[in-house]
Amino acid sequence: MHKVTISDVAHEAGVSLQTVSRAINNKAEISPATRERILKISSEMGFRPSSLARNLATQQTTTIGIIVPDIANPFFSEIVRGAGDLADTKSYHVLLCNTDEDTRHEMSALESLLEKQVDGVILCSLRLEETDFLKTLDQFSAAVLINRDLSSPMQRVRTIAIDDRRGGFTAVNHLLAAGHRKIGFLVGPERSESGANRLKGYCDGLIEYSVRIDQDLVLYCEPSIAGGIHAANKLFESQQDVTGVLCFNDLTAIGAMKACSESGLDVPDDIAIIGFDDILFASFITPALTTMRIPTREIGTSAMRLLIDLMEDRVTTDSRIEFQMELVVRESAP
Amino acid sequence: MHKVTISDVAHEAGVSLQTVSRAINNKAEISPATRERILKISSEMGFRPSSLARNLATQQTTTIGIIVPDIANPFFSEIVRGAGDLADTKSYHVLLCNTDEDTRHEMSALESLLEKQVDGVILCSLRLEETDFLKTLDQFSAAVLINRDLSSPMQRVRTIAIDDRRGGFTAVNHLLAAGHRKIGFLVGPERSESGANRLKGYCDGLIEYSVRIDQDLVLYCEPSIAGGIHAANKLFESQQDVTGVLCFNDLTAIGAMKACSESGLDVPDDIAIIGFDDILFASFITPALTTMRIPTREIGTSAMRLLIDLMEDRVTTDSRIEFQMELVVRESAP
DNA sequence: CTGTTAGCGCCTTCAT
DNA sequence: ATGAAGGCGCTAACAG
Repeated sequence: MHKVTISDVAHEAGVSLQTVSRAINNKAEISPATRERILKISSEMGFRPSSLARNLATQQTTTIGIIVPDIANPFFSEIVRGAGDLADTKSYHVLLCNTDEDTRHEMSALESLLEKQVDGVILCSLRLEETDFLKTLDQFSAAVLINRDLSSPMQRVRTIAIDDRRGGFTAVNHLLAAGHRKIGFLVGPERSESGANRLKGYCDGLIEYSVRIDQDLVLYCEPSIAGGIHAANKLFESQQDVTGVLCFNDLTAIGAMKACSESGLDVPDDIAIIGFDDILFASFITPALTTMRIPTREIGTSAMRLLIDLMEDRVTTDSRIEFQMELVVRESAP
Repeated sequence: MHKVTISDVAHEAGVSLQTVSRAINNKAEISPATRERILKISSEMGFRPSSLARNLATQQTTTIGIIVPDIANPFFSEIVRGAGDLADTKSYHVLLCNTDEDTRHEMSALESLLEKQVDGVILCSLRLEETDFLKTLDQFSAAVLINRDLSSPMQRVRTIAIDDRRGGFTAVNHLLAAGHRKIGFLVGPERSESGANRLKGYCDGLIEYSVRIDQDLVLYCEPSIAGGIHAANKLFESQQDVTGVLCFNDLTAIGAMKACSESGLDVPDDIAIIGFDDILFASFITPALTTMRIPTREIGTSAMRLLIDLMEDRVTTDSRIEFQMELVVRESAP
């Protein structure tokens, strides 16, 4: 069974290639009668236009690349879902890449998306140094960064930011107001901009309460449950009078709570814990997790909307979009 | 800045198009010296071969389509992660589609993947009727179904199955052995084959214990937390002496537990609850969820491995692969 | 080992 | 409103 092409249809319909092309692309310069006839014939023949050929001719792929550290992390799967939903409604396709926060993976993902000639990319929590990815990024016709700012603006690149500094401030403030003074921070991966900015907010809060900033209370960690367990244990070993801990994300917070229970520490009586993200499960774990809610799905749809606007030259704004977090008080830090 | 093509490189190097093509594709018929020279020149010029053109010429895309109901569901995001990891190591790309279990979405996703000429597809928990998707499926050069059997074997299609019937049996057996006799089952979406098979296992178990099968104890539900809440409430309304509930997945189980707590029912003292999947969070919620573990990530990698074997004509087995579930006893059904 | 000649399947531009 | 020619960027098949 030979695949049916546009010329097969043309032959069958007794018209030229062109006319068929016009019919299937809803072009104006064609009589309704012949269009109907051709459409009928082509569907009878099971004709399916090849995107490949079309993309090569038009130099457009209607495909968006999305690069995330880990799709199994609910934070990113929500973003990808949001982005995917909007892509669907606009008839774009999504090419997904996981990087595990490995900068070499990030780089090779970028290059293969470039070769695939995607119309645009969405990059989540990129860890690459700016000098390392700028030249590559510049070759895309449009890009949106989530959780990552550029030192200087670029033509067709925009950022979806989260106000991490303020979020960090709000979180630590909640603990400070409750009387905590020795507050640890499992601040996430070293190269995370979110982590760095939340740390600034954390410092802002401490300063406001005239609490001395102690570097030993701040630990890097992997953004996973295992990472949380590990870092929390290290924290508790060296700092025995910590009464509150901020965690890079909810997974880390779950890990920290696990470390607490393994060390016989009660949450929240001995240690108060606050996460970031508010993943679906935050309210179902015990104690229910107090956390900074981030509107992940909305961020995903916004990113995709912004990207498509960029691609289609409809950029309404030249500034970055910034989302705010919202403190959700539950049991782990009442 | 005009994009540099293979002929630009050829011109610059003073060789033919072909020679450049050979160099970049590591073909044998070329002298090491000229290969090196061409490679050097092409990288200096920033040449990046166009996948589009290459794919059109070779009729291969090194791209796999994956269709899932919802990437934000941890069950599927784990599968996609597993599949993506293997795809990476084999230099394949992944095109992702969400369907929300909507059969029209499923169909349009299939068709657009066909137009994109992906080399293969992985279909998770497809809800389409077999008669509706068979003809389309047949047009792919390879496909792997997860959670879905075919009534008759197809050339280049394989199934990754989970032994749902046995899983359902094991689950209900755990409750029966603990003395429960009135056991509800929130059995998932109507068109779910997994649900249907688990139901069979549930019946097997009841029969073995000579317990009458009561249709009123079996309710369809959406595979989400909200779906679990809704269905559990309906169940509790009509059947007040239920002491155990099997739930389609862990999300549904979490919903059912929420319904319990809202109705003042204690889990597990008043009602024992068992889920399916063992998502990452099952052990962290309270009470910790007893559930049937499904090796999701492994299923993802197996699916991708099988698919690539199919595509590359290396099918070692012509039979379906079946995974077993494993009962993980925690607090919700001790 | 290297070059030439044909496509891959479609779209764009210009005629008619 | 329709058709013919040329090209998108690359690879396959054959020559030399």
